[in-house]
Amino acid sequence: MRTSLKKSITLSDVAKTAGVTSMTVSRVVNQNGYVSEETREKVLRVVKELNYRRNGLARGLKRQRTDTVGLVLGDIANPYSAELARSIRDVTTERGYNLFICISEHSGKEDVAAFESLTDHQVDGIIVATRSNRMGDEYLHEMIERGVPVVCVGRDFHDENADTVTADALNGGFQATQHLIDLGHKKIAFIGATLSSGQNLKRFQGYLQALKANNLKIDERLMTGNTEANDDAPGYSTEKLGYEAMKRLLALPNRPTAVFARNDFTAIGAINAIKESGLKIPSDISIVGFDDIPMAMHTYPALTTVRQPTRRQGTLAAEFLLRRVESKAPVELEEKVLECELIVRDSTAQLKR
Amino acid sequence: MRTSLKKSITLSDVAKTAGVTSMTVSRVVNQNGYVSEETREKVLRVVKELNYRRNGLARGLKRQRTDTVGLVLGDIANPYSAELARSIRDVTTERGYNLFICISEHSGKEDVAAFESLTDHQVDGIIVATRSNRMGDEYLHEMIERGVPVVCVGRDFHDENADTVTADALNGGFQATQHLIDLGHKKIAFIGATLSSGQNLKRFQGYLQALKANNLKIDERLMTGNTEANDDAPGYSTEKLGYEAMKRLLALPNRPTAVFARNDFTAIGAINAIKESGLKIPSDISIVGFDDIPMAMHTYPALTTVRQPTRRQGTLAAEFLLRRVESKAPVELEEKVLECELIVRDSTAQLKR
DNA sequence: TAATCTTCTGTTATCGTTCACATACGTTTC
DNA sequence: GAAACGTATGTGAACGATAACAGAAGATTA
Repeated sequence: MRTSLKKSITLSDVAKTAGVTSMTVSRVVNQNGYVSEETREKVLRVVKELNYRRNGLARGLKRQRTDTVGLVLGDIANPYSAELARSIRDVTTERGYNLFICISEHSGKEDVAAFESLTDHQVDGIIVATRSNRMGDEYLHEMIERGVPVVCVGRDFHDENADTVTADALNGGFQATQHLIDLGHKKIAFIGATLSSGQNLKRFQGYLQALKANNLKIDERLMTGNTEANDDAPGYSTEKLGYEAMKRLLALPNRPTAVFARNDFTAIGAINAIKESGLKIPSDISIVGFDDIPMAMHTYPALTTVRQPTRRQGTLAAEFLLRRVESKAPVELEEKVLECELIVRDSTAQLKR
Repeated sequence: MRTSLKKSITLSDVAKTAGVTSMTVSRVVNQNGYVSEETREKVLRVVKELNYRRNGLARGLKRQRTDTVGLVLGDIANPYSAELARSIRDVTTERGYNLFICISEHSGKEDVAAFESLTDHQVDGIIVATRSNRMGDEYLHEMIERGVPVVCVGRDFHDENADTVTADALNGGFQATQHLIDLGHKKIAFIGATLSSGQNLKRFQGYLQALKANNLKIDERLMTGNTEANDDAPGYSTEKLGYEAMKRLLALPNRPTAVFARNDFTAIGAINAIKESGLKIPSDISIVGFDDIPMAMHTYPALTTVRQPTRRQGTLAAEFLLRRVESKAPVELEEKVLECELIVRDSTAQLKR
């Protein structure tokens, strides 16, 4: 038996059955305005009996708000995305908003599709955590121009009416490299350099700056770049990249004594390559990752890495967004950059001399 | 300068400016009905000029459908969820539907909240991929009763009006264990037994059945259970569980020669414990995982595991859902069980004698 | 030539809810 | 005892879009 084609119960269905007007039922359901205890009970009984559910479309249309915000994620498989989504949801839930997530993993076209489907549904605001790209960014500016509250997270973007929250990846990269330098390392490789802009580039720049600040030689052979794997590849897929890059680095006549990998997945791949070669971590080679994914503390040896304050990024972004959503007046621009933290575990050690 | 409080442009704003009625504009925007080329161009010009966007709420309200489906995910950090979401999205996108994702990671209460926010917004149907639980299931039945098309994926649930798609985890567990038995192993441990029902239990049951079918002794000391970590913990967190369980198994006077882990994360944890103990994989100990997460092929040694056809589950679920959404007539129940596939890599080998 | 069809546009009502206002009665206050 | 207030309900319009129908002009057919 199929029930799907039942017409749905409306406020006035309930009203009719309860012998009141729909306005009264509305008041009961939304718990505002005056309703006598007697009427309230009667209405609630009928609501239950008919299994009434309010129609959010009609409600949203009339109220001109939906109490819903959207989140657009690139790379849903990344633990970073997962934690970001969770932390955002915690805030939105607490403040009485629903959170709808859309994925856009490949192209600006998908970004636009996600933005459109969310604005179509009149979400009250949107948090954007995709990789930045021309087409998506253009549409973002348009949306903002149209008045949609927008906050960007962990992503390059600038608009005088959109807040941003990012981690200081440059300084994070600097810290990681400085840590290796402090341990006496001089031949420090970088795995996963990328030509495109964005957060990954910043990590690499931090590495370069640290080398320069310490007057170390910058050796291009020690920097493995982004060749076949494109930059949009999901995080975990870079493990293979790390494995292969490390193989190449180990084959160098003058192999590095330390490695800084663009992210933990890459680092894990590198660790596997090192183990396979018979070298020991950290006594023969030190390695540092980036992101502090949950697995980082469980690798063997436990991975030294740079933690970006993901949860804080999420909660801040959500708060910035809701501030815009709820404000009647113009809102001042927020562009928050959060500090990264070096987490020293067992994969790095003093250089043997 | 803040633009958010601009009132938004409606159909009739466009109509007024273009000197036609809103009906004509609607026809242009939706590309249906007759409109002269001249009028169409004029309207499109005004649409662009005013930056008009249609209001999906009003549209959905009138049309009684939103061309949107919802997906409720438990454990967003799990690669399985990511791939499921992607495959579902591929289908919905191609068929002209938007996909909104909600997360419900902890409780039945969160399930219900997710269901409510989706039905509130009048999605045309919902795909459910959370862990089953009493409260959530009850509400699901209610929703289905109310006529909301529902499909469940990878999850225990039965309702004569909701399709289900699952992988045959029992047979998967059986295959994994049989593989180890075929390699000559007799002392086969299981890591991550769980008392609660669900897919994880099935894997364990498959293990037990394979032992029985081969007349092997069932040794409870070789089955590490679900003690501190609760069953709702996200997938990756079980790596620690695997590490600790393996430590315990290695300390047994008569240690196992093979291990079947409830999932790949657990297996990776176990691998780390084994390596740490100085034993070699697979020559000293064979290990099999479950899920074939992307990282499984990158571990060292590459992990033998059981692959569930995640992508197929997603596309089937989406197709089943849209079939229900688009059908005017009653729909026959589908309860699809897909076969798992054993992926033999390098972490399993013939028992040394 | 009349009847029919095709093309184009407009009119009206409606989707389900809530806002703003109106009404009515009882209670307080000075 | 009249003005003011609190409580309880109802009325009508509106949110922005579209389905259904209607009308008018030109093209085609019988």
